[in-house]
Amino acid sequence: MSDDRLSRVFSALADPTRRDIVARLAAGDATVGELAEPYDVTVQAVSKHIRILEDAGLVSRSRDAQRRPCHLRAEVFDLMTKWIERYRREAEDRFRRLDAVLEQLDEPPVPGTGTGTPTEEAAS
Amino acid sequence: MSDDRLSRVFSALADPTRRDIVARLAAGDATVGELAEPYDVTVQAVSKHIRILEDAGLVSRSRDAQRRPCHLRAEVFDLMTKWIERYRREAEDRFRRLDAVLEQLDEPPVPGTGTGTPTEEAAS
DNA sequence: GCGTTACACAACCAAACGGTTGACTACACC
DNA sequence: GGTGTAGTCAACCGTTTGGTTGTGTAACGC
Repeated sequence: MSDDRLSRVFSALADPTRRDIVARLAAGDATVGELAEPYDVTVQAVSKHIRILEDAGLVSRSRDAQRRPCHLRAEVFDLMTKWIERYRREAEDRFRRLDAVLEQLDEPPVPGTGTGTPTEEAAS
Repeated sequence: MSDDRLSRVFSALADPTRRDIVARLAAGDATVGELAEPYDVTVQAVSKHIRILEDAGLVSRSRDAQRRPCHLRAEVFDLMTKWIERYRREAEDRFRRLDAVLEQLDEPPVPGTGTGTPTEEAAS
């Protein structure tokens, strides 16, 4: 894993336990102990997971006596959504263009329309 | 990493080289050799990366003689977008509700309105 | 002050990851 | 059939990951 922001975010969400933690934090803030309760791993392991989410910028922790309430920072999702949408759109546009070309190829060239676009050129 | 679909997709995109490959495939199909060319790693390493993208359902490979052209399957992005949007929306809704509560707290209780919501109750 | 609670830090371990080299398969071209 | 090209498979290696246990520490309740 590289240490750039996007890599950290994707990598953080690649683990189902961490995705579950994010899902639960979306419903409301929670302490480390509360978050650890449903899983049959140690609190330390969950603490590590939270640290990774924190490093990725997905979670922030505050202080309340000896408790460390965790809070979801949903803004970071934008980073992913932007990346995903960019390439999805690009790929879909390309797909549409390809479709158009295939349609062009399907239609026999109409003589005398003066488009100057013979089939061979479209296929190149 | 678990082997469920979403984990595989996030995990596949956690690597910058693989994200780059996806970005390039968004611009058009390419062979393994073409994809490997810009990086200073072996073709085998890139072949492995493509395999991981394929396992995640992000890429499909066809056959053209001894070449194996790679094609981006942008549909899988939906899986991620849905997951992300769901919890983003949940978190934002919660944030809005919290905002409303804080506004309630800011406003001094108007006597005689009959709302029956003293400040202490809202703070509990 | 003393025990308890809620966590973090450090060291360790097995498994997975990203990379390598070397050998192999599949096809095209002469 | 022999050679070159495109790519995969297999074994290996160092590093990272997700987990453990054990210890340390800050704050509360008595």
